[in-house]
Amino acid sequence: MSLRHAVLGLLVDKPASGYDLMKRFNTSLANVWPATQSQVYGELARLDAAGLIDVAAEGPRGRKEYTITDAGLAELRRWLTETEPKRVRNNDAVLRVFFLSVLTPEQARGYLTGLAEQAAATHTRLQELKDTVDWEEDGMVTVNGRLALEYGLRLFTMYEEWANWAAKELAASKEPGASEEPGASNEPGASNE
Amino acid sequence: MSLRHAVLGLLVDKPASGYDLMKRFNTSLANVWPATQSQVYGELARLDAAGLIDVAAEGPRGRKEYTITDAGLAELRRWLTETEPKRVRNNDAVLRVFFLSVLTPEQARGYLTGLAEQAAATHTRLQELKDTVDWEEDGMVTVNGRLALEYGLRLFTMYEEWANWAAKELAASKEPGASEEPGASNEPGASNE
DNA sequence: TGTTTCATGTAAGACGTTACATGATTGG
DNA sequence: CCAATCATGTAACGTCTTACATGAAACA
Repeated sequence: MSLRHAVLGLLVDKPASGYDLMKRFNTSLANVWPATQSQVYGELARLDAAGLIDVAAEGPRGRKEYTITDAGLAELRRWLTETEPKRVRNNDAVLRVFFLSVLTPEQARGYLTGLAEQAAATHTRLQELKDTVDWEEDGMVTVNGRLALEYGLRLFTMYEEWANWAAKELAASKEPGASEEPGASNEPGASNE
Repeated sequence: MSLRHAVLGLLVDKPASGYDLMKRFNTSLANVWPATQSQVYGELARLDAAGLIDVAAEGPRGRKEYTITDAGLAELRRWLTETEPKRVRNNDAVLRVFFLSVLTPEQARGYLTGLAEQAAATHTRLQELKDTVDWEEDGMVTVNGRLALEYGLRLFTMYEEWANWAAKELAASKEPGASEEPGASNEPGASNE
């Protein structure tokens, strides 16, 4: 139930309408917890019913501005301190690696170098985001978002390096007479441990 | 629809029953695409109806052994070459980082060092797995699983380093007079670009 | 004979995605 | 006055989780 707590967390910063929250989900949180409009409005209704948020003001066009209640803040703290984050498991891109043998060697290598390119592109996008954002701005999301962004930068650096390494591994294992020692060239173990 | 293709992929190696597949989902694929029993049996029924797999043999206790059909193999290849892997987005652990300001500094740092410990533990588990598995064994999953496992090792190495870095950042930003330059100590930018 | 392992399935509910539906207000 | 933006909601569909239900075969 992370969406629930993402909404609560965004409301700590300042009151907001569903429409406002959508913008935040599409910018700051887009890379860690995207949400659709119907999800957000549904969750707001449920949080309101549960007493974790309140309608603080109503504006034009039926706009409802929500604030977090004391109970909501307590629930957010409970989530942060007493529940374990769910491990990220499902990874479509890495799943596919298991089955690359059904492709030709060229196709398989192409898949991995494609992943590397994508990772590089995403890294560039995040770097640009980092250079664009005004980090002096107020708001807890901005402050801690810096830490999250750094995670993204490191993740995609790693991702690109791994995909290129794996592509080389595939090439190496296809070469005649090179099948005994699959990976003496670019093993990262030495530097990691 | 990755589950569908994960099942197809596992059946390329050798024919298997739902029960056999469950074991593979709980071992080799557990870290990239876990599946529950009801998911697997449901998917097998659907794949059979779609003509992508066949019941090749029936055994004791109602055991049904499935093989992949030509159409199934074609579909697997189509998935690998013509569809884009879905980007991993939702990350509960990193989402929480955005909201750490609602905790005390000690709690926030505790959260991050906790993440680091977990990452280290997972890295150890994967390393043990790597040392345990017989990589000479047959089967495409075993061969390419090596590449996937390497991804895991690199991921959790990065994860641990990042969490420890973030914990230090938090501590640094809380120190009096150190608020102008948030992160001059351990920035990885220099080594990454 | 009793426990473990093998083996398959169904059902309810939570969650997420996509699409549809509606309309007020603002600004040019 | 027309287009863009603001603003909220519902419905259908698919997937995943959890729990339940059943029973045959192997083995000790």
